[in-house]
Amino acid sequence: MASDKRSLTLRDVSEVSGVSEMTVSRVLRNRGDVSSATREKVLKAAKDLGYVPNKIAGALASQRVNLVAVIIPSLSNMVFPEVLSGISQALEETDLQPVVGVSDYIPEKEEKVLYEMLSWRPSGVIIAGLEHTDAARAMLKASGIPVVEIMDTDGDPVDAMVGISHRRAGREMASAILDAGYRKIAFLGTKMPLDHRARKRFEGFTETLAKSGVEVCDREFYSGGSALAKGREMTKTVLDRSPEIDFIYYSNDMIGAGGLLYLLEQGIDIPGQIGLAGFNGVELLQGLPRQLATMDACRKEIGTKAAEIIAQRVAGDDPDGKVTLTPKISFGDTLKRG
Amino acid sequence: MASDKRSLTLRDVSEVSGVSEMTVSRVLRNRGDVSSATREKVLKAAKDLGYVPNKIAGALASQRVNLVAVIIPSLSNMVFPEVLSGISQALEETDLQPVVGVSDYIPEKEEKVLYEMLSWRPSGVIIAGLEHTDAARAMLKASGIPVVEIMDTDGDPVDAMVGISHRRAGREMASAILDAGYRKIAFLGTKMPLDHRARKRFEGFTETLAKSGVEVCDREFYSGGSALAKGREMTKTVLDRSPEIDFIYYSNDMIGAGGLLYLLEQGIDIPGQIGLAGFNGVELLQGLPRQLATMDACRKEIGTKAAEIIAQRVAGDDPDGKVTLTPKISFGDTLKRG
DNA sequence: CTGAAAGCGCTAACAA
DNA sequence: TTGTTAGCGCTTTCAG
Repeated sequence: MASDKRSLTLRDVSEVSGVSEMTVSRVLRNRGDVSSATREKVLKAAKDLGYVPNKIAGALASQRVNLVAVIIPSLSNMVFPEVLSGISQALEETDLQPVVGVSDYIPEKEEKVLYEMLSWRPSGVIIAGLEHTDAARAMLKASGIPVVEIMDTDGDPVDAMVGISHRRAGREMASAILDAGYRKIAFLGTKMPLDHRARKRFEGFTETLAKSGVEVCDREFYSGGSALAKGREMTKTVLDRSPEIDFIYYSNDMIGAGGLLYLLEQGIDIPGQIGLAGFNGVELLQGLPRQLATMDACRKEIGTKAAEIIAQRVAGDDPDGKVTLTPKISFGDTLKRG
Repeated sequence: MASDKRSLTLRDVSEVSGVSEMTVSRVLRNRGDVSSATREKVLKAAKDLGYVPNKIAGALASQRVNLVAVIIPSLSNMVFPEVLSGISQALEETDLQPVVGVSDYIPEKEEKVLYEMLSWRPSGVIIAGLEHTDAARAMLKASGIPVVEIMDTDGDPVDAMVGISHRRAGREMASAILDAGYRKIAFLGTKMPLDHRARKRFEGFTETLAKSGVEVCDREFYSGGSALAKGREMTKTVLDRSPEIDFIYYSNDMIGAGGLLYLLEQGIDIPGQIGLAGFNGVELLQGLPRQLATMDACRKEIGTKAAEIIAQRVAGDDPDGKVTLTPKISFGDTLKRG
């Protein structure tokens, strides 16, 4: 009854069942032909003992690891868990399993996490963004395994990429806003050096405004804290400072939702007096009093597609490695139609 | 330049640096004394080659894996990423690393995920809840590694546990509500067979109400979908059905927030006409127009404490294995003070 | 301070 | 259908 410190091995199962280790291994992996008589014996012995295979030994021997490294900036952003669920779902049809690492938007940490994960010799890597340290890129290239960079397609991938063009997303939102007649436009977002995708949206956004001779008339940035509360605060700050504003473009839906709640409380006419738009298309918006205009980031689909590419490559296929999805604006009821 | 399919080994580094594999291994792990001359040589060779150690081989040889398996029901619940961040933070001071598995609130899936993770021979397990399949319990017991069950302390752990008493949380909220004079009390929550902690809160809640001769006068359950939108819908449903209601206890803050937004739109006096309370103390609440009464689930602290217990046990210590945290009600402004 | 030998627990490849 | 033989790439142990 006293539990040995050492865990059970194939040998234990072999001895109890009176079958060779090799055959036990076959049974446990459903490989090769085994008579159902021995199969029963082995299965019973394994179950009785409570044997759990040692994948470390198995992986070393077979040179195969059914793990896919997934590296994302954050888990608290809502966006990434959804990408993950797309990945998990797609991988469930294979024998691959996702393993998640978090970089906290810090390039050096990303590099470190990547190094750790590669040292477990996964079958593939899915990593958020196209911007990485030189060392990280080098590791990805040298790894010899399929790599899919996700979320963003404005740039050159190490290998494959699946995402949307954030620059284009910014441009399209700018066009829609201009078409609706807004001209005094403010931008509220995250501190951008951290977030390349928000930066690209902003760049696309200002670029299109500039073509119509419009400039962002105020802006405000935050980092950390409750996004909803920050959206509220920043909206107040900006409106106090620049009362002429007739539109606010938020870099994500959460701060947009905070702003929306604030403006509704103030009794401001939306989208007449002030229009609003966010980004991501988060589910949360469905519970708000008004539907915030936004653009879907195609999170789940990105996850699914990326996982499929990895699975196909692992299986020896060579699928199209550059996939750009094209989300449409949803106008909700905070952005007039042009 | 053509990358070999095979990845680099210690042997490659050994050959390039002209130092034995053993010494290379020592340098790369900072183990034992190595002259700084050879250390330099080795480090340079490893870097030039872009060598990434093979942890699979290392783990097999050393019988040591610096991974801690963390099994939680969901990533989209907000609550769990926060627990995770507590775990990561605490483990950062050690050489242990968390690896996350998700059970989707399904016992059989939990069992499967546990099995997969145990087959990688982690140094410890942190798992949400005290309810598991018999097989899962057996595996945990047989694993011979430290196991911490988290979130809930109403029950018997396999090994260690860190959490709060949800029954008590339900009782305390019931007392506060009764003290404030509310009597027509409704309960809105998740379909409970899935969620033992919500169930326990509900049980504690009704138990305390019963002692004062009060019964829940209406209830409504949901599963899936946007919690905020569900909270809104369910609140409407319940109020249409039972207009006499003077208090609604929500099983989580997100649906509570949805209900709050709905009631505010309806121009209902809160907390005069109707009082509200949720559970979890999520950050999101800070951005709402009114502060929802709630109770902190101590998420981060639970994560930290659980990780510390694992770390100490791995280090050979024997820390206190049962930790019950005691959250306090925050009344916000949706619950009158008794 | 450095190296050589012997496995860790499993699976590929081959033999019976 | 089953068994045998060699490692997988690293670390432990012991010898120099």
